[in-house]
Amino acid sequence: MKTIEQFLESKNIRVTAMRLLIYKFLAEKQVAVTLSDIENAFEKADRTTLYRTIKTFEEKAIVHQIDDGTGINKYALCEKGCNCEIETDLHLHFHCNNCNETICLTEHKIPQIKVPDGFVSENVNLVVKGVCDKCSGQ
Amino acid sequence: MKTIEQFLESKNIRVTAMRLLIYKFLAEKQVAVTLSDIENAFEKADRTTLYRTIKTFEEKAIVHQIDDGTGINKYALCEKGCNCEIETDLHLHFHCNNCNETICLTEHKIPQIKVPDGFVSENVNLVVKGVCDKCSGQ
DNA sequence: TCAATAAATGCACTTCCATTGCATAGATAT
DNA sequence: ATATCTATGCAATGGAAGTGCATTTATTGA
Ligand SMILES: [Mn+2]
Ligand SMILES: [Mn+2]
Ligand SMILES: [Zn+2]
Ligand SMILES: [Zn+2]
Repeated sequence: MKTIEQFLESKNIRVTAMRLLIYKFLAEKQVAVTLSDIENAFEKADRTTLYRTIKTFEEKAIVHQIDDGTGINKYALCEKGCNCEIETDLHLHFHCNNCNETICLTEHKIPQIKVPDGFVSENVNLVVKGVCDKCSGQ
Repeated sequence: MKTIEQFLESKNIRVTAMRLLIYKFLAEKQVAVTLSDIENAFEKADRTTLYRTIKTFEEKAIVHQIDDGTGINKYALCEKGCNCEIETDLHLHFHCNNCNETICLTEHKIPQIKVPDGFVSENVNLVVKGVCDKCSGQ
């Protein structure tokens, strides 16, 4: 059982107060968050710092970015065993049209998608939209 | 064989010079276009008019919007038999990382995606990224 | 320990695209 | 013809992403 400090070090980034806080914030959340969400959670910190922290996390495959079609980038922690470093992880994402939250369905992998001859598939973004379990009333 | 005028009328929108021009522009294109693309093609027209024309087309299910992950909305004409009015049409989109073009793969329908209990799937956005047929050298 | 070096943070500013309010021009209907 | 509705144009706004540079903080190694 690694501490967060050890984990960050294993990813070759320095441990700072801000990074620990943001990591913990993401770990507590069950949903993908926007930069604004983080901003609201840490009003004393500068937006740029939060932005660059997230970008650093993304580079080091600590978080992955999610484009859920709302036009605003969201981020979620990579799961253990996630191979974002190598390729986009192939789990799908669910966006709730009611509560506007986006969650990783890490257990649900994206099926193999066929493309026409001549096309080369490198990665796939799949977002399912609808009503989440909380909003559908079970 | 309907004329474009008749087609627009059948969608309950007025036929104007601008709308005819934009419709023809979209019809000629084999790829999804951005608002800027349209702007460049019609420099004399105001950006807002082009914007609202596209939005009107979208409401009337003449075009569909495509989020290909570039952060810029793209649009393409709906095919005959496309049922965008009822639900998002389930064909997939391909974005070329080389030439940056996005095309509708209308023949390639999105497979049924399973979601966990309690979740209700209403529609699905699926974008495959990679190298297109032109760029891969067949 | 202390100076040199590198990295992280904060502030200001920019860019890009989407969107809206309001005034005017144009088309339709009675 | 006049009233009414729609489309267009112009100006402005807002949100989010991204960058340059100065300053603070951490790390290195002499
Ligand atoms: Mn995810
Ligand atoms: Mn399409
Ligand atoms: Zn919900
Ligand atoms: Zn290409």
